Order: sequence, then C-alpha cells, then structure tokens
Amino acid sequence: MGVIDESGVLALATRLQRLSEQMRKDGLLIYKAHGIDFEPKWFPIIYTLHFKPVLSVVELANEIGYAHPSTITLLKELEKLKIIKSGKDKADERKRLVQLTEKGKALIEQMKPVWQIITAAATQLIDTKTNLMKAIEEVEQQMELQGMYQRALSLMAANNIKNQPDK
Amino acid sequence: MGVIDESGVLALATRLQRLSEQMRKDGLLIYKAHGIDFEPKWFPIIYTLHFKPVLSVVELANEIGYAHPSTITLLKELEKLKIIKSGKDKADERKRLVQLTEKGKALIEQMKPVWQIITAAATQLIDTKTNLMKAIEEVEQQMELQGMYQRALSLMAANNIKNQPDK
DNA sequence: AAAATATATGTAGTCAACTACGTATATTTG
DNA sequence: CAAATATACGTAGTTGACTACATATATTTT
Repeated sequence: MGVIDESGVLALATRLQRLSEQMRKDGLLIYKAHGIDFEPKWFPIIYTLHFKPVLSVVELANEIGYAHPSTITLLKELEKLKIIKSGKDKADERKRLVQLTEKGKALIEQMKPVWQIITAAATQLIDTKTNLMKAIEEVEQQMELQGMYQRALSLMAANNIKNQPDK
Repeated sequence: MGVIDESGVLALATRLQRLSEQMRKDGLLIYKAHGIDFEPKWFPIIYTLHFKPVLSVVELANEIGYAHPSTITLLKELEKLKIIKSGKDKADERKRLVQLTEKGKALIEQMKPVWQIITAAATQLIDTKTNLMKAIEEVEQQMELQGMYQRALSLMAANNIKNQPDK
C-alpha cells in the first residue's frame, strides 16, 4: 500500500484548475476567431438572462451558482460594454434589477452558432470512454450529499475506534 | 437542437474551477483536523522531492507540471517554513538546487496517514459510476492530442465548406 | 575567443474566483 | 412603533495559478 498512487488524487484540485484554465483560454480564442469579443466567464450571466430576462443581483448570483461579489464584478464589465443594463427595483429599493440590452440580445443571436461549435469541440474532448461531464455531475451530487471534509472526519472516527485497543 | 443543454458544457471551465476550490478547502481542513499546518497546493512539490530528493527549480516545475514562477512562489513559502532548503549548483551556477530539510522529511512521515485519509475520502467522492479521475486523465490526453481551439477550427472549416454553396 | 543563442531563475502584473466586512433598506418582534 | 434582525448590494483584499519580461550564466557558432 505505497504512497505512489495517492499522488493523482491528492493533486486533483490543481489538475481541475489547470484544465479549467485551458478550456477558458481556448473558448476565448474561438469567440475571437468568429470576430466576437466575448469572454467565457460571462457566459453564465448572459445565458441565464436569456431565459430569465429580469433578475436582481443576488437572484442572478444564485442562478449561476456564484458568490454575489463575483457576479457584481462580471455585471460591471458587461454594463460597461452595454450588454446588460440595470436599475433599482421600485418595489424594493435594496434590489438592483438586471437585464439584457438590445445589444446584448443581438450578441446572443450572434453567438448561438459559436456556442454550437464550442459545444461540438468540447464534446469531442470530453466524450472519452469515461465521460467527464457525467463524472462532474455525479461528483457535484456526491459533494452535496457530504463534502470531502465530512467524509474524512467519518473515516478518522472509524480509524480511532479501530485503533483504540492498540494503545 | 435547442440551446438549452449546451449550458453545461459551455460553463464547464467554471464548474471545474469551483470543484477544485472546494476540494482544496476541504483538504486544508483535513490537515488542520490532524494538527498539521499544510496547504494542499504544496503537495506536488513535497511529494516529488520525496522521490527525487535534489532538483533544480525548473526541473521541479516540469515534474509537477507547473510554470516555473508558480513553483518559485511555492518554494519561497516552503523555504520560509524550513520545509525545504536550496543552494546554487556548483557545476552550473544558473541553477538553484532544492531539497527537503530534516523538518520537511519528518513532516512527510507525519502526513502519510493523513494522505491515506484524504485519498480514501476523495475516492469516495470520485468513485461514482463515472470515475472523475479516469475522465480527467482521458481528457488531459485528448487535450494533448489536440486542444479545444484546434478542434473548433476544424469544425469551422468543415462548416464553411458545407455552407459555401448556399452563398 | 567574440557574438549570438539558449537556458535558469527571478520579478511584476493579471485573472477569475473567493471571503470578510460595511452600509442601506426591509421585515419581524417585543 | 421602536429595536432587533435579515436581506441586498457593494468594496477591499486574498488566492493560486498564469504570462511577459528582465537578468545572469552557459553553450554554440562563426
């Protein structure tokens, strides 16, 4: 039971991050190749607003699964580019309601064929024998059930009980 | 052929990154629960030096698959904690040779049981029907063969040829 | 052996997410 | 209805990787 084959799992976080970076970089290049100035990190927001046209900042953050400050940063960029616009909710002045501009809607139409290409290219990459997409979904579900830390605690407890007699 | 189910793939980069963050955070907690002050990001370096005791900065960077500036940053932290030490290579003065200190070696021995726990916990998470580890390895291989951008270019070329007659 | 090139390391700044904390408005409770 | 609490948003600073560039030493070419 050597230490050798632990290395893959133990360095998993790093590998996930680097894979993510690579995909984002390539995504950017693909948009560029179509003459579109669009960053992959903006996708979740744009895409969500395409289907839910008016949302507050926090609602949007929840929809895309980001912390709200990350969302605010992205919204700032998109607002500067006039892809989205926003204004106070008159019914609840704490809220800022966000929606696509006409320019934003046009951009989406322009991007749709590119999304097909990206999806096709990513699918080629991902559809190996063991499907990454499915694997991630399953792990995300497992995580929700119980995170790695909680699992480790249980394992430690089990170990302590087993080792008790030896002491 | 709606846009709906593209969203998963198109947001893949983000999902990978967030999974990575979560695992790192939990990793840190598990070390802490064992009273060990160790950050998961240090693992690749420590682990590599455990098996290849003396390496230059760039050699080490290549071994762990990092860019060298990232490696330098990590080495600085580890050197400050006296987990590693380093000095000029007398045979080639450009090189700085890096190795574990006694403290570093002792730390590894202390961490070995923790690595087992982390591995076990991560394995629980990962060993779903579709194995994430295998999926990542396969995608990494596919990436090496041809990245997502290159694949997209090929797809675009194919599309253009098909669409040419329409114009 | 001088010049050109290559390699090793280091520094500075970027990126895309995060947490922690502060402020403003709304809602609930005593 | 005033006080306490909760919610929404925003700012500041962190993290862990990166790229681009600068410098020092070594190697290769002419």
